[in-house]
Amino acid sequence: MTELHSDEVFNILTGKISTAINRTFLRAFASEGIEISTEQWSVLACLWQKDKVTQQALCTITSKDKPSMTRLIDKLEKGNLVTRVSDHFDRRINLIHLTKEGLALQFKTTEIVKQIAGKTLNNISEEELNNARIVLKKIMVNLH
Amino acid sequence: MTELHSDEVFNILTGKISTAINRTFLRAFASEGIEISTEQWSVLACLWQKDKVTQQALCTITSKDKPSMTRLIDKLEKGNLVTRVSDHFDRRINLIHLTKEGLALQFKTTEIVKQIAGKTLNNISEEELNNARIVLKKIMVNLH
DNA sequence: TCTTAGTAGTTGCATAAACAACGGTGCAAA
DNA sequence: TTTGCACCGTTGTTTATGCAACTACTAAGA
Repeated sequence: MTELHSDEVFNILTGKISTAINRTFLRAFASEGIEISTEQWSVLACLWQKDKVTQQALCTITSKDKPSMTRLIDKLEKGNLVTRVSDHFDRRINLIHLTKEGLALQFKTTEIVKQIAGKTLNNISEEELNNARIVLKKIMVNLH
Repeated sequence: MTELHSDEVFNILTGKISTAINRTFLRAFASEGIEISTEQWSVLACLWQKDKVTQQALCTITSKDKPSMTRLIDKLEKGNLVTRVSDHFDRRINLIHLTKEGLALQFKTTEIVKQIAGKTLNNISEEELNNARIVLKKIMVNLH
């Protein structure tokens, strides 16, 4: 386990890679005057695919728990990017709606994300990437 | 970018994999009555390799910033796992020393970490893993 | 109908990270 | 010697995560 230390797999284990990516995104967004976190962006990305879904659905897609989602949506709502709309048929449910501002962010962030993804995956061939994809998929499954 | 959504690479980007691993470690430690976080463990792991180093050195190895390290060591010190020892020659410096308890944890956690690493990397061949390692290494370099 | 179980979302408490700003210390050049 | 810069570590503020406990509501079985 100590010999894992300089190991890139160890860097997944301890989250080094994802915190590094997170940092990169945060800085890029901030430098463009966009004041959302990576996590907030990942929730918005779900809504850009499919709007007006329950918080629970967002939890499932993003693998976050309910309290985390409640607070993320609090922040997004405070920033006027989404609104909570109570469902008429089941009053337990909030449907999360994108606002105009929330929708507009999609176009503003697309270029940034594309650019960072490009930089991050630079010098990595399709084959290598697909191989890594398979390994990561297996890891996710193994963690079930 | 939206098509990345069901992509395993996206799962690195949004940190899904590392939070899942983090959760697994936390639960495993807790179930054995070991009350440290994954981050605290990663600092201890550095000290098990080389004891009595500066906080700055620990920052560099773990890729964490100084405030994070200060607080991690606060927690570890509170749990009597390490002590801060002021350097006689340069009073700016704290050397972090493992305590008996901190050293003892190495043996207690070895088995757990080995087991989780095994479970996490199950069904993944050496070749696949090495391939993934290379990709992850490149990603780390690209994020420089 | 009433009770019980399950679901959706919120709140409280702990840990961790990023960034900025600060105090204390060492060192070297003016 | 003194000034200025660099370095080590700390504190403050914001954001996010995990777990547990809670409210509000729905649905299903006796």
